[in-house]
Amino acid sequence: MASYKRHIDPSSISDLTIGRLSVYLRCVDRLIEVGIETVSSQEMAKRFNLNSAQIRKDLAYFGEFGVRGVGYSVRDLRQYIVEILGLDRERRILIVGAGNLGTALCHYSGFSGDSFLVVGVLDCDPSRINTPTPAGLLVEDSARLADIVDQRRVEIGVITTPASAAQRICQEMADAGIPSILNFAPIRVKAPEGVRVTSVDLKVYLEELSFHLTHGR
Amino acid sequence: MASYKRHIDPSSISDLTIGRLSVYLRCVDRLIEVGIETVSSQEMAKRFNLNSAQIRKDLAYFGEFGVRGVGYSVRDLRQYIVEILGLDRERRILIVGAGNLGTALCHYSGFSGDSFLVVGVLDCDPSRINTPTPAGLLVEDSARLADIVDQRRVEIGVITTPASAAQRICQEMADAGIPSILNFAPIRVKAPEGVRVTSVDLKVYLEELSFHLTHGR
DNA sequence: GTTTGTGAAGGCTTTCACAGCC
DNA sequence: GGCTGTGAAAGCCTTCACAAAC
Repeated sequence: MASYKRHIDPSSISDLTIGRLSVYLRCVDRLIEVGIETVSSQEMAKRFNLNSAQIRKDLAYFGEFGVRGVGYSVRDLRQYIVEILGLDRERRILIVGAGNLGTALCHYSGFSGDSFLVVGVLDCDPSRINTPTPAGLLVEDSARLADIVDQRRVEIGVITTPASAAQRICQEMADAGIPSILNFAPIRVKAPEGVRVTSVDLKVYLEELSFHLTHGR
Repeated sequence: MASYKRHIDPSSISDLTIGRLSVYLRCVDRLIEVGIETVSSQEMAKRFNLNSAQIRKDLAYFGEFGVRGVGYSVRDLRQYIVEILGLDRERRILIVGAGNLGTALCHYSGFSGDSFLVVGVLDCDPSRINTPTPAGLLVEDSARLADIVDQRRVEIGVITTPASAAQRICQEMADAGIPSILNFAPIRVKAPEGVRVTSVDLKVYLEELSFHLTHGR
């Protein structure tokens, strides 16, 4: 198995492409489960409701992974995507905000699987500090944020606080040296230059569905 | 306050615009909190890290809400967006999959606020059925899905099962007459014609951050 | 025969920039 | 003076369609 193009300009690749690589990884995992060893872009598209040209184009940004007339080796493809996304090493996550969503994410398989590990859950509410989350991780005081980030080598900060605290926590995370933040608070936060923030507002999806329910289809 | 354009072709409006209306609603709520009564697109853009032309264009699809030389009335704008998104009535939600994420969403404020109400949480695991979720809703048997959808007039189905069950539950929801589905399972599901499915894979966001951590910025 | 990788075309979205209005 | 609403331009993304490879 050849290696993928290692010297990509990441800014030349759209986040839409990156997001789809994640989706392809899920698809490939499914194919491995059912024992398929080789797959064409067309078959993958049909099976998972995707577009075959898009699959080929997305993959081709990173190398020539397929064999013309044949398709892609499922196992190799998985390995390429894992390397491209940087999932071949562990990323340490710190969650701030020990409410429903925060504690759920601690144990959500996606957040504590092969490539990601939740190394702490913080809150500023004294009634929550030192209480265990369902899987036994103790909630710690968010005043210790900078310390913990440093000691536990946190690379990804997750904000699950109320909207009112989110901007402050974002700033504290940035100041502590966290380079990547995933924000679930329903507010647009600004981060300093060089810190990447992705916001996910779950209510947006409900409200989108509500729009379509209201206006017919 | 005049009414908004009521006879929009919803298919002419992009989901990106709809998603941003949700975001604008959050922003407007913040402005109301801090007592601001009138806002220009420019001020809103600066405050919340948005683009002023885009705000104007998004809103203009639905009517002329602003006053030239002045800006938008914050309170009126809120009401317009609420009506456009159909948030002036209650939408009843059924969650299937009583794991970490499913039980967290029951009590997540976004999912049980003014416009949305979780009316049931189902699972097929006997050890979970009849146990209470943190806020006291009893988990029910997913075999009763069709009944419950009908009796409780469910409009939105939320899938928080493992990937392996998601496609089956999606089909059962569609068969039971649910018109809108929000899928959190890490798998692409297909729904029958006429049923809208939005998929949210939380791991995609982590993997996107991992890509950027790996390839620098 | 089949399927990839890819330039070109088409379509969609954002941004610009200004006429029109306050 | 200021700001909205909006055509036009620019930019971005997806899809098409086919030469190259097997």
